[in-house]
Amino acid sequence: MNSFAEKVRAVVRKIPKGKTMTYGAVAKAAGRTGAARAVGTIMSHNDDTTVPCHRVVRSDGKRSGYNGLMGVSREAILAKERAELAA
DNA sequence: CAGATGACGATCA
DNA sequence: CTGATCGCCATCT
Repeated sequence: MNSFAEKVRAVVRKIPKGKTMTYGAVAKAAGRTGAARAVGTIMSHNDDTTVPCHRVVRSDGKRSGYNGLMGVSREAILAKERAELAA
């Protein structure tokens, strides 16, 4: 729990359900503003499956991973969580 | 240490 | 608005 990656994972794990964070925001929360790229690289390795990478999106809100990775589209997951909140 | 890589971000054409 | 390029940062070889 020393590497930047560990911090990033912790932050992403704290993302509230139905919400989404940009890589820049996660990097900032991790203590390294502007390190969106580094965050993406770390996420790509995805060492922790407990980290909801699908809640992490770009500034554009496109691409993020988990895109059909486990048979479910990222949008489907977010939509499901949002519906859960609305319910 | 230096070079290469990558789920990004912003700016330029 | 879309596509392409440069820049930023962390990790790996």
